[in-house]
Amino acid sequence: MGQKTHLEKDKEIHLNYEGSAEALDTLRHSSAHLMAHAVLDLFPGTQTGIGPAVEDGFFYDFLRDKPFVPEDLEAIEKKMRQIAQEDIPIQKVVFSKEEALRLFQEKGQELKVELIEEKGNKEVTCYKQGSFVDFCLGPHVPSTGHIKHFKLLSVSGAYWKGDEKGKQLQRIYGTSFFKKKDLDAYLTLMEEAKKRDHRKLGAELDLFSFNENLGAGLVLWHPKGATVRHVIENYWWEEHIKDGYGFLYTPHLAKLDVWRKSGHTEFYDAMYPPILSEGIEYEIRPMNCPFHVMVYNSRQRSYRDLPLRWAEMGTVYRYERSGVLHGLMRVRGFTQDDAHIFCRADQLEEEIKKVIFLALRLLKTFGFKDYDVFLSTRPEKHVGKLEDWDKATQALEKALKQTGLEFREDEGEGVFYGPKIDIKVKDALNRSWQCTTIQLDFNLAERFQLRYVGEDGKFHSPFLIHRALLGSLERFFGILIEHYKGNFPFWIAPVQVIIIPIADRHNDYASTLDKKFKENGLRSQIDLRREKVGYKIRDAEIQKIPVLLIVGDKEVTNGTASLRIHTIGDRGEIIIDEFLDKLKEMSKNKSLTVNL
RNA sequence: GCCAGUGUAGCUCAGAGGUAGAGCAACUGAUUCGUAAUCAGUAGGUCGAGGGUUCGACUCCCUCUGCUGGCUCCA
Repeated sequence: MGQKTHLEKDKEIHLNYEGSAEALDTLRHSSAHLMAHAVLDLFPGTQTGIGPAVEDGFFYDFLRDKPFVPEDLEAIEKKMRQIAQEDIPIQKVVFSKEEALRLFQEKGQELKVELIEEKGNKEVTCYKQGSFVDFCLGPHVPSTGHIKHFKLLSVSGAYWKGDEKGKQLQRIYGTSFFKKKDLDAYLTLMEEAKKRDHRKLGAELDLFSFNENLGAGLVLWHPKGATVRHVIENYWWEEHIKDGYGFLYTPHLAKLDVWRKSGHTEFYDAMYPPILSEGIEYEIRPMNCPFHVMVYNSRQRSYRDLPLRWAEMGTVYRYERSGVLHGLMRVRGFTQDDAHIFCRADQLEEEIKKVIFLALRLLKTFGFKDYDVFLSTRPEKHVGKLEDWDKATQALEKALKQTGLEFREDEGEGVFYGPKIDIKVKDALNRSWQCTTIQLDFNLAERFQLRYVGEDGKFHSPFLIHRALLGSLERFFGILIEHYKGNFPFWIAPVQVIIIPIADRHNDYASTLDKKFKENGLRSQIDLRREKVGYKIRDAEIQKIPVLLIVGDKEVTNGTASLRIHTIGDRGEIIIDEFLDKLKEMSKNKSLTVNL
C-alpha cells in the first residue's frame, strides 16, 4: 500500500508492501499524524512540532502550557481509534510556500511556520486528513482506517530541535503495526525486557546495589557480583597476556595541572570539581590516559621498544547529569578495561587488527556473536596533522576489512583527537550496546610530547591507540545480566553448584562434597537449613544456580548425588568424580551451555 | 540539568488531615521431609529527608534527595 499521488511531476508510484521496513515506517509516520490529529481535536491551541517514525514506533512533539498526564494518553488513544474508524482519506496537497505559511499561521502553528521557513521550497508538500494538515514529505497510508493496531506508550520532555536551550516540548511515544499479532509480540517483548532488567535481577540475585546515602551512580558490588567481576577480570588478564600486554596500576587522582596539560579541563565537561589540598588542586580522574602516557614518558623509548601495550582496569569518575543515570549502564564511577598502545606508523594497522580480534575473541566467549561496527572519521573540529588522520583512518579501515566484519562509516563522527572504531554487541533481545571503542589519539601524543628514538637516531612521534574492549565493567556486567536473564553460563555463575541435603543426617556427607568441589576450584555452596527439599530447590532455582545436587539416604549409601540442572530439571544420580571432571571441563572451556 | 511520574516493613503492594495494613522474606518453636513454597507463633515502619500550613501532617504546600520514562550527553 502507499499514497496515491496525482502530481504530474511525481510520476513515481510508491508501492509499499506490508512486510517491508519502509511500509512499517509509513504506517508509523501516519500513526504519528493520527495522534497529532487527535491531540489537536482534544486540546485545541496545542502546537505541533515534529512527528516521525522511529525504530520501535513513532512520536510526536507538542507545545502546550499544560503538560500531558498519563490519563491524557488514554483519551488521545481513544480519539485516535475514533478517527481511524472514520477512515478519513489522507491526501497529499501542494501549496506555494506563501500559502503554506499563511495556512499554518492562521492555525497558530508557529513551530510549523518556523519549519516551513527553514525547510520549505517554492512548493510545500503537506498531507491532509479531515481538519488536520501537516507539513510533511510523506508518504502515508491512503486513509486513517489503515491504522489499526497501535498503542501510546509514554510521555516525556523533548527540546525543540534538540537544543537544550530551546523550547521544552512534550513528546508522546507510541507504536503501531499492521497486524495485531505483531503489536502483541512487541508488547510481550517489552514485558520480557522488563523481566530481564539488570536492575531488577541485580537486587533479586544479590549482585549489586546503589544507596541513596552514598550517592547516585555509585555502584556497590556485592559478593556475588564481585565474583562475576573477578571471573571477567581473570579471563581478561589471561587474554591480554596472550596478546603481549603489560599491566599498569595508576592512581585515581592527579594534580589539576595534568588535566590542563591534557586538554581535559578545556574540552571535557564531565569532570568533578577539583579538590584543594595544601594549596594544590587535585582532580579525580575521568580518564586513564594521562597516567599511561606518563609511564611512557618515564624513560626514553626506542623504536625497538614499540609497540608497547599497557592495560589497566582503570576506575574513573565522571560527573554525569542526574537525569542520564541508568542502573549499571550509566554510572558516575566505573572501571574501564582500558589500554593504551604506543606504536610506530608501520605497526599501526597490525596493532589495530590485533585489538579488533582480541575484542571479538572476548565478546564471543561471553556469548555475543552479533555486532554493529562503526568507523568514525575526521570531524570538522579536530587536532593533529591531516596526514596523520589520513594514515590512521586508512589503517583503521584496512584493519576492519581484514577482519571481514561488516561496518558502517560515520563520516565526521570521530572524536576531535582522532578517528575511531566502535563495536556494539547485540544481546538476546537484539538490543544494541556499546562495548568496544578503539580510538586514535593525536591530542595527547602532541600535548605530552611522546617521542621515541628511531632507527635514524632522531626523535619521532609514536601513534597512540586508546582502547576499551568490554567498555566498562559495570555496563558490561549489566549487559551480561540482561543477555542471560541472570542465568549465567556455568563458568561465569557466581554460585556454580549448590548441594542440598534432604535431612540433617545427610549434612556431613553434603559437606564433604561441598569441600571437594571447592578444593577443585568450583564455586560451591551448601544449603543446611532445616527445610524441605522442595523449598530449598525452589530457592536455588530462584537464585538461578546452574547445578543442584541433592543428597539423601540413597546418595549417601551409593556415594553419589542426584543432579538437577537449572531450568531443565531432575537428571538422576551421578558419580561424583566423573561429574566433577565434567564441571571442571565446562568451566575451563567457558562453555555457554550446560552439557552434562 | 530539563519535562513528566514516583518513594509506605528486607521484597511486592494496600491505605489515608485524627499517630499505619496484607502476602512473601526474617526470627522462634514444632516438623527430618525426595525435586519450585510444612505448620504455628513473634518481631519488624521517624510512611525518602528537611522546612512550612494546621489544634493535629504519612496525607496539603515548598525545598532537597533517590528512582523510573524520555530529551541532551555518553563507557
